[in-house]
Amino acid sequence: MRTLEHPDLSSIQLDAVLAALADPVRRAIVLQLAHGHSDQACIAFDLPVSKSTATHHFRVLREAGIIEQRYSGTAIHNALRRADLDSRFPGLLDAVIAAGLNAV
Amino acid sequence: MRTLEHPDLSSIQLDAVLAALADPVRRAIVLQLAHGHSDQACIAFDLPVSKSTATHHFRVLREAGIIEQRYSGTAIHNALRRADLDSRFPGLLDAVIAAGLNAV
DNA sequence: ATCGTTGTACGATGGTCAACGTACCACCGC
DNA sequence: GCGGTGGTACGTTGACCATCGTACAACGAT
Repeated sequence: MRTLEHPDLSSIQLDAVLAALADPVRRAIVLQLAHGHSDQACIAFDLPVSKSTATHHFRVLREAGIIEQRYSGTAIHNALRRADLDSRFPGLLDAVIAAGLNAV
Repeated sequence: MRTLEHPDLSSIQLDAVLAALADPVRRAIVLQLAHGHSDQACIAFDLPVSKSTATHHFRVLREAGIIEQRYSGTAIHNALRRADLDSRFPGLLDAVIAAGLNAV
């Protein structure tokens, strides 16, 4: 089974998290995840970029510790690491999601 | 009297705010401002960059709507736009400051 | 075994941006 | 006036990154 590398809780860096969230495409992914999209494959997200670019963004989010990705067949199950982020940077994710919902 | 342009409350963009906060030098500025540095001139901040680079970072923060800059003689009075940010993106600034304090 | 689905690797390209030095401007005090 | 201090403008450089197409790998279903 293929596995994907994730930073563990203690090595999630604020720098990486903020840099990841600074991109609108990645925020769109986070918003859709927060909105109940969590079982979908990457390809099911509504993103204005090509497949290879989407892969890149999912990877950045995963390596920043914002999402968890697990293979489920050929597809990938994506989930927000809400509890981890809330424990490490309390309020940050909620603030971004709330702000994003207003904006969109 | 020289004046500096600031976005008004309604035109503060999440995109710009997150992009501004993604840089460690700019987060250092925000942290020092949140820590009571608010009356100092730009040059009084403890930053690991040259004067011209510091100017650049202060400008990015101002244009993102994160700080307010007002001339006071030749020097500039810097202040966090805490109330504006809290009203537009509740919790965001606090989360970044709290996370930054842990990290530093 | 073969095909379609899903995602990745790779290389290229164009744009953005942080950093710097230098020259300069604006104001204050003397 | 004239120097000094605080900030800015400008041009440059190097790095990083978002984007893409194409080719490919892994898996499921038939």
